Order: sequence, then structure tokens, then C-alpha cells
Amino acid sequence: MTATEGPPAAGDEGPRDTGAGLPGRRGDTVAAVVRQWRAVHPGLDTGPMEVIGRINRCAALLQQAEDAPLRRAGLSRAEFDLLGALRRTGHELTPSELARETFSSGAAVTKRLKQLSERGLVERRGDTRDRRVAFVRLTDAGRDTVDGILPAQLAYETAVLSGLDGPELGELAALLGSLLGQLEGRLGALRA
Amino acid sequence: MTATEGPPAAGDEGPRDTGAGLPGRRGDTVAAVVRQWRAVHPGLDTGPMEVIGRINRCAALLQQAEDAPLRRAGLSRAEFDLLGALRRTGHELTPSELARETFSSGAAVTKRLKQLSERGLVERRGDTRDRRVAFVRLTDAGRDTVDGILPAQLAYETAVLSGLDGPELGELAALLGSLLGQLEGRLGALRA
DNA sequence: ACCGGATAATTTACCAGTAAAAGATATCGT
DNA sequence: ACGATATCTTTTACTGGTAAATTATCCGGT
Repeated sequence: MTATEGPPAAGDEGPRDTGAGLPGRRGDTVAAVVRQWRAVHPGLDTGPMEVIGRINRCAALLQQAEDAPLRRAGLSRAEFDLLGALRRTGHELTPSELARETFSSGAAVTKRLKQLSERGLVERRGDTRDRRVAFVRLTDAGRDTVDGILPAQLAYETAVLSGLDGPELGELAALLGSLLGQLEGRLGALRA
Repeated sequence: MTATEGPPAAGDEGPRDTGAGLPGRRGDTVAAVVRQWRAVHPGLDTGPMEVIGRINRCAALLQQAEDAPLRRAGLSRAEFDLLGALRRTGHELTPSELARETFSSGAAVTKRLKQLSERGLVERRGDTRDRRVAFVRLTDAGRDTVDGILPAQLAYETAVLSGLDGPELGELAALLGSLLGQLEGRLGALRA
């Protein structure tokens, strides 16, 4: 087949679907998907798709990338989030507080705590006043684990973002912050 | 306890941890988390965290929001992605192509196809030339399902992004596109 | 003092996704 | 033509998450 830039000839065999998958020479996969949608439904306002699709796709790729340094330390991202919440707040947290901090369900926190305490990274202690609540704290090993991973994690993040220069990065952070502020302030309200 | 705005007094009971959870009056949850990290590890370069954390958090909130209209139609996001890939490409796809298009594993696609074909939304047909491959296509019901959901989905997306005005939206899309282009071009290479 | 209702954590049953292996078929080198 | 190798899909065994029910405890009103 020809290797020119034009659309594939009818009956052309070989890889089709430049929709998703590997991005074309110019434009990301989301742009290609949006193009496909517009071809099928010409009336569509695809503006929101371009933003939301890219956020989702960036998040997927970034998480995949960030998991690499964690896996080396034998932790999942969810486990690291939990340990990180304890580390950055600097004090004990109850399971429900941990659930709030890590945006996950109470049941998930219970499971993770069981594993993490079996591995000696966290300890639990019952409250004497209210015997329903438990307090969870990092062990020394847990704190060392977090502090050991964190620099590598941040270095990895820096590397992954190295394609954007300083001003772009700042602008992106600001715009995302604004969007996130809206979403966090509003979605609770819209869902209620 | 007092209801004033100041920092909680020592020994103060009640909700602590403005880290994550509900965002404070000003700033999103990510900003709060970053503040906590800086307090604990003052030397850290938190620039990347502010971008990556916000992307992840936005993605989580947006996905949660977008799932609402789908759930009403009895579809999961993953199922809709699969149907959507068939719809937007406009032709049959093999399971491996579907896996590439939806960024998921072949096994996951197999499972979803089983369910979707039981529900009469997709059909399979074996290739006569290469009997290893199967071709999957939308049924009329499947196409109608997608076309019925899509407008509601886009309207929902528009509503959710309504906090940003046009220029901001465009700028955000452009920056994300640039980042995504880098990630998609680069991560495959970095992981190899 | 005690009952009804709220709250904290856990347990249970289940579901979706994954990685690795299996099964079936095609292709290439000799 | 034949065997090794690659490719496409499905299956298997397992993991991690969730929703709903469960257990235990606290609190507020009468």
C-alpha cells in the first residue's frame, strides 16, 4: 500500500481506525475521536468532549506512569494514597477520615488497613471515649516508606511533565484549579 | 465551640483535616493537599503535583458526573465506550481493535461483548478468511441506544463545564491537547 | 433509665478488570 | 510441505472495589 498521507483507499487492508490507539503524527487521540464523532453526527457541539476526553485520557496515562515507582515499592496507588494522607496530615486519622481524604469508600479503607497493618506500615488504636472509632497512625516503617517513595514519585512526575515549559504548566494548573473548584463546589450540589 | 474563622484551638473537637474532603472557602482540595505536603516536607517541588493531582481529581469527578446519564440507560461507561467506538468508526471492528479503541484489555472486551450481545446491542460474525478473528457490529438497537444517549451526555458535559467561559475552555483544551500529545508520543517510548 | 435513631467500622456477597495460560488458526523460513 | 513462531480470542484464577447488611456504640428526648 502507499505510505502517503491521504485517506486509505477502499478495500485497503492493514490497520484502520486512526480513532484511538496510537496518535497520528499530528494531534492526540482525543482529537481523532472527536473528528470521527463529528463526521457521524455533524450537528454535535464537541467542545466539551475535547476538554473532558483529554482530562480523562491524561489521567489514565498519568496514573499508569505514576504507578511504576510505586509498584517497585510493592504498593498500589490506593495504598500509597492512604499512607500519604496519614503522612501529610501529620496525625492519627480514623477510618472514616481516611475514606474522606482518599475519596474512597469505608469498606475499601477497611480492607487496605488490614493489609497495611499486616505489613507493619500502620497501627490501630481504639479510642477510649468513643469505642466505635479507631485511630490509625503510621508506624516508623510506614513513615519511612512514604518518605522514601515521595522524592522518586515527584521526580517521575516532573519528568513526565517535562514536555511543557514553566508558564504553560502554571497556566494549566491555574485553569484546572479553577475547573476543579467549580466541580467540587457544584457537583455535590447538583447531585443532591 | 466557636464558629469563627480562625484556626482550630488546641484540643478543639469536631471536623479536622481540611486536606481533602470538602474544599475550603478558597482553593480546591488539591491546593489544600499540596499545602499539607509542603508543611511536612518544605524542600519539595510541588509544581507537578498541582497539575497531576488536579487532572486526576477532575477526571474522577467528571467520570462520576458523566456516569449518571449512562446509568439511566442501563450502561456502564466501559460499555458505552465500546458501543461508541463502533458507532463513531462507522464500521465493524474486531475485538482487538475494540480493545485498542477503548484502551482496555482484550479480556475485558470479550466480557463486555458477551453481555452486550446478550442484550442485543451488538452482533458478531466470524471472518471467513482468517478464522481467528471475529467482527463485531452494532445492531440497530445498539445504534439507537448510542444515538439516544449521546445528546444527553453532551448536554451534561456542557452543563458541567459551564463554570468556564469560552476562551478559558479553548485554552484548557489546547493545553491538555499539548500535554496529551506529549504523553501519548512519549510514554510508550519511556516504558519500552 | 431507656428506647429510637444516628453514627463508626466491619462483614458479606458480588462484579468488573487483569495477567497469564490455553486454544485455534495463520504465516514464515527452509 | 512442515514445523516453529506469531497472532487473535477466549478462558481461568485472582484481585480489588462496591453496595448493602451487620455489629457495636453513642446520644437525645421523654
